[in-house]
Amino acid sequence: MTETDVPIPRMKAHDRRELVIESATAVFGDYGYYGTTTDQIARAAGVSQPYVVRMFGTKEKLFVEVLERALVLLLGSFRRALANDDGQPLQRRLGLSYVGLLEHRGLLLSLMHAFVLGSDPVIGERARQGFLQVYEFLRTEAGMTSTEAGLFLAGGMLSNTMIGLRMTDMDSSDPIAHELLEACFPEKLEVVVELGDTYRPDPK
Amino acid sequence: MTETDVPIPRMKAHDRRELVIESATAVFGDYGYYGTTTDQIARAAGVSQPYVVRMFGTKEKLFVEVLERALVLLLGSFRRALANDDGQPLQRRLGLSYVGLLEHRGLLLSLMHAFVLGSDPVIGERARQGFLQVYEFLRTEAGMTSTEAGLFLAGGMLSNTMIGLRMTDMDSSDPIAHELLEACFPEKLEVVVELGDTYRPDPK
DNA sequence: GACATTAGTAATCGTTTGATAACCTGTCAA
DNA sequence: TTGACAGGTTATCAAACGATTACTAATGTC
Repeated sequence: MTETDVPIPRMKAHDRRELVIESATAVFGDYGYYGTTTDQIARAAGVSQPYVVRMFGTKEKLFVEVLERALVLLLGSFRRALANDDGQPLQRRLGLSYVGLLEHRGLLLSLMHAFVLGSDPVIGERARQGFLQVYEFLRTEAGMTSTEAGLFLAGGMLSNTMIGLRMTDMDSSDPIAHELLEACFPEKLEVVVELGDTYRPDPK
Repeated sequence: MTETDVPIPRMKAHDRRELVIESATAVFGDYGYYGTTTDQIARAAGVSQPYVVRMFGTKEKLFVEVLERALVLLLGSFRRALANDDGQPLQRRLGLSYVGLLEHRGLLLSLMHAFVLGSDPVIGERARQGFLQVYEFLRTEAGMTSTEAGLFLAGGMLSNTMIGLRMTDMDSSDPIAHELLEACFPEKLEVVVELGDTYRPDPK
């Protein structure tokens, strides 16, 4: 009966909020906006479901927050890669910067989910705006032509699709899948597969 | 009180089934697997909700059916474009064939939704398989190199993203958006915008 | 014209889900 | 020491959703 009353850990609201947004990003990345429940997010963050809802008002506001943070991180990462000129061509620097974002679990996938929800009045509007922001970065800040930017974005969308499909799971077993992945991630496949492994453990 | 009892129209089961699959494709394309309700599909097809469910067993089975039909139509369209050599380069023929699929409302978007649901044991598995099928077509039947196939698929995924974002809605108002769309659909923008108009009326 | 089959609907049910309300409890300043 | 605020929780709810059951009305056939 010696109730060793271990003190319940408490975080500052700001830190907890960050943690919830990160957890939400991961879960939204797996199941999308509609497929994710606030309870899943709460359990991933180690808090109660009502707390998650109250923290952001609604599930939709939380998703928009996730979307906005993802765009900030993406553009920040690109700007750093742009400034940090190590002699390699720009396309490659940005490309590596992009796959580096896989470390933020669910970030690129949450973006991708948002990108196919254009008919939603709130999420769709923000997603369009975000995509245009990225395009404008490539055109003005990175100095790409519209064709170059288009090719770069196309590669990004294909990457997202491969990640979304969990195609890296088939990399070792299926030779066709392996070849496809080689074509999708020229010179960076090892990185992607390794980072992709982080994605494994997530029981619904 | 002369009840002009107009006979309620009835369809053959097969035709009704096709109609429901088409309606489901459209709605799934807008809201994704989780975001779509069987009742939305039922109303779109003009039948009752229980009928939709009983026809396919479960919502998941209906989605898989939609996914499989989409892949059949996609590959069929590609094969026709491949066989029908009008002198234009293959990439362009396949590209036009691809945007032609926009006439099937929701088809490409349902595929896209499936492609980003790779963590789902049923849908994900079928989606991976389907994507590989397309890649294999490009490599073996269409005779592309892995690099060519990768570039082609990348363009396709970018197209899907533009459609999913409803970026064509901003085409006329935002000059940046217009430039982006020009870069995404070289020489086929008019077609896309026109077909995109079909996508307008869909109150939730 | 009976009658079986086919093409549906109406009613309803158990869960799940996002959200609300009410309460609890460390922490810290005065 | 007290009291107030910050950081949570438990209990609960109404609505929405997928699914099941039982029923009904057209259609084709002998």
